[in-house]
Amino acid sequence: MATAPTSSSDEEFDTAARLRTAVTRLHRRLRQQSLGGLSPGQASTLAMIARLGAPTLGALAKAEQIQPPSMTRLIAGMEETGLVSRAVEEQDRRISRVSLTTKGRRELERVRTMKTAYLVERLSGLSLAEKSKALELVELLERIEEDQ
Amino acid sequence: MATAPTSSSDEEFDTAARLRTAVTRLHRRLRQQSLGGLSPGQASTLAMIARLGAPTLGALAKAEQIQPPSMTRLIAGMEETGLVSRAVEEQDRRISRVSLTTKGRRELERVRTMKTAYLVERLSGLSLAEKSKALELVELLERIEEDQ
DNA sequence: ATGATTAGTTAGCAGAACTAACTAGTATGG
DNA sequence: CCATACTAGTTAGTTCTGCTAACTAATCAT
Repeated sequence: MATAPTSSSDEEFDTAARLRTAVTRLHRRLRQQSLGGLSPGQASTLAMIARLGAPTLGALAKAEQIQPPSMTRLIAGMEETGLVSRAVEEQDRRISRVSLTTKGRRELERVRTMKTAYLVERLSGLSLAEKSKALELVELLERIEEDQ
Repeated sequence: MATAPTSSSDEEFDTAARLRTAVTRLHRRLRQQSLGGLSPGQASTLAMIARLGAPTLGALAKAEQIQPPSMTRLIAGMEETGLVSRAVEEQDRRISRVSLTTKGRRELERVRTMKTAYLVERLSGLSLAEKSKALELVELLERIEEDQ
């Protein structure tokens, strides 16, 4: 036979292919959900700043797993609409720290629910058994991505 | 107490938020994987055409869950590089059906493995117990998205 | 003080998705 | 049988996200 039936890796392949498709589609759908004027990137960044306090731009980029230039632009937009403010560090003036404005905090609160509304709705349609599986699913996805 | 401990929906919210982040990041990482000259959208469309035979552009858009204009452009690019060909339907000349060229079929074969290589690699890093669960979890993910 | 490193920015590219508005072809009701 | 409505697909323009390469400005280290 030309191709040995290495069933284990065949299954892995199949699972991988389906996972890929599923992730692509869910991502697309999530992008289309309304976040009340904030882009998905902005919403996610807002939450991350809240979590980190007053991170440097670089730290924020790393936390969000994007390159610094992408973060520069995101922050520029958010600064323009008054969601965040920047402060240059006294000790090292290359560094600028980002923090939420009052408006930013307000918007984060407002959007926090909307951001996950779609998924919460989908999840609540699941059975109890499935719900507990959902948590496992998320943990699996997180493990797949970690330590790159 | 100000906030009642509605543990069930709190958990749902938390799971939803994590799922959202995980999907966004995994999607980003998948996008960066090399597909040997094909964009992710092209690779995915190629596979869908193979599955459907000679679908109309609209049917293809629906199957891939994108809007017709997006499919028009995808197909335009693929036609230019000779991956697919279009044929106007005789009976109804508004309709054009898309099918794979020989080159398209060849590329699909070639890319099929690369497409999932990254995920296969990540999945093979899991324990046996985790692996057996992975398929179940992917099925759950698919269920979360279906019947919109 | 000069050279190397670090933080962030600017500029330019590309992909993926959308909506709105259009063309062209088909079907239909008066 | 023809004017109108509907359908399939295309064109045009926008938005968002992400990247790399090359730059400036600031700091550190020898």
